[in-house]
Amino acid sequence: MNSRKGQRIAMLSEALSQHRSLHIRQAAAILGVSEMTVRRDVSACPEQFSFLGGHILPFIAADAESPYEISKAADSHASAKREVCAQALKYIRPDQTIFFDCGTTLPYLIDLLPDDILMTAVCYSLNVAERLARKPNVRLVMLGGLYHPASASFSGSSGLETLDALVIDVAFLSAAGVDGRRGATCAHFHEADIKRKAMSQAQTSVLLIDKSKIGKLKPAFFSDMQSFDAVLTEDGLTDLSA
Amino acid sequence: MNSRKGQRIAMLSEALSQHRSLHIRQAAAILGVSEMTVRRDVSACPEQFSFLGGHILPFIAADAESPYEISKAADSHASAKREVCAQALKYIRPDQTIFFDCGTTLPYLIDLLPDDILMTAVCYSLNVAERLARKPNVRLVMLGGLYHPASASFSGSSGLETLDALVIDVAFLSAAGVDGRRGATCAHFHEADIKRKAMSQAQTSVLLIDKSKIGKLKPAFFSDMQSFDAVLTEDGLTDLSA
DNA sequence: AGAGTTATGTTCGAATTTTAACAAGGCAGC
DNA sequence: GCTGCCTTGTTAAAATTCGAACATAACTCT
Repeated sequence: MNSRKGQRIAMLSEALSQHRSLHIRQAAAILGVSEMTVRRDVSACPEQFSFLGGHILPFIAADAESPYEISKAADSHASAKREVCAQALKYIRPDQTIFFDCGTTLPYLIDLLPDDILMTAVCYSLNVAERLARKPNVRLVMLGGLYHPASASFSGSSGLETLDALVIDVAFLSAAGVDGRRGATCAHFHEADIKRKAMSQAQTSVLLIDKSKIGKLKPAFFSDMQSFDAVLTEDGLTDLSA
Repeated sequence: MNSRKGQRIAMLSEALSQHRSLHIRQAAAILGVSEMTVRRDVSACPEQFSFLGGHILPFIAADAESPYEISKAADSHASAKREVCAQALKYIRPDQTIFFDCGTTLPYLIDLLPDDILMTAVCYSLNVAERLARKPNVRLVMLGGLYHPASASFSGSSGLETLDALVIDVAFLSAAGVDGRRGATCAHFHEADIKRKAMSQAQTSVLLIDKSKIGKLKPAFFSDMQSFDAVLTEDGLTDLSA
């Protein structure tokens, strides 16, 4: 593969992490090449992109966490995720500052919280924020930035700087892949930045995963397994430190 | 709406919760109607589905409406606000950076935008962000911070600093009170901070109000009337500079 | 430099999607 | 039953996308 071609595909990936779809015409304009070249680029990586009537869509892996797939993923792992979150409840005490990671797992935890729970919540995902905003006694701090539809989350230096000024009692993390040797990984690098910073600011870091994540590897590494104070799965406390 | 039509739309929702997309032909076969009818059904609920080259895509399932949304539904000035926003459309050109204020007016403007509009949107309100996030070609920048339920908005220095780094083409502002002599005011001081900074970064500042706001005064002042490049009400362009 | 290979652009026709217009069918109210 | 209104189906034309074929440009290797 050409290096130019590689660059273009990377640019496409980047653009598609910010948009749910991109028309070939726009892509051609952005990349400064002809539409035909865009077609060829996209066709060259069917595992990354798909065509739909002149629009380029990011390909969603079966287990990827994307707005499109949330309902399906929720169906298959919903009960597991609820069990995991039920265990997480005992790490929370009144009036603490809690960090909520993005993904499809954490919303279950929020739903399990008492409606009038008192806490300061920190998050960087739109759908997590919406849920937290409904709790009347939650003081919500949101890390803003550039929006990424794939995870409904935000990225940017302002969010990282906001974290610098926060003392977090408990950070609840999620991961798209967990491996005993290689550690915890996620799909996007901007998520990894936030996760790392949140863990460094937290007294206690708790990883919440369903077992389908074990043994998987995703591109963005964010922590080795030893750094978590607890790793919860639907089977309870788990030790994956190889 | 027909009851048959309602059933078909429900069946479409069901089918699309398990697949990322559905071709019109398949949908027609499943529903036992013609492709044209499927087209008409889908076009009838643009907030639930979208077309992409012969395929039907689901939108993210919208969760229950937040308290703030509910109050919006009971908004007595809805039609006036829609009219104001219809006029605001002509200030927008493709590929610009647009600032959206918080409040109950701006959501109408977003609903009036074409689904595939290309822009960079800047906002600091949860319900505005939620709406903007559904537009596939909008690059969304969110100013985070501490959440204020009264206006579903965020406050904090990180948002103001993010604005420092932005060049805004058009800023659409709202106000809770507008007075020819005293200028534009709003209910909360943190909103005023953001509004002022957004206006200072914007090439063009447009104030969107319904006439019920005229003559009212609220605690937080944010701009005199001369500083707006346009003031739109349901009666059109208005000059309130006393 | 020259030949061979690969990458990119252009063009064109086939296939597909979109849209509008009109016809047919169903249903409520009189 | 008839009328008027709404829904659905059919058709045809317009616009768009797809994919192949060929031409040109760029790059690699000797």
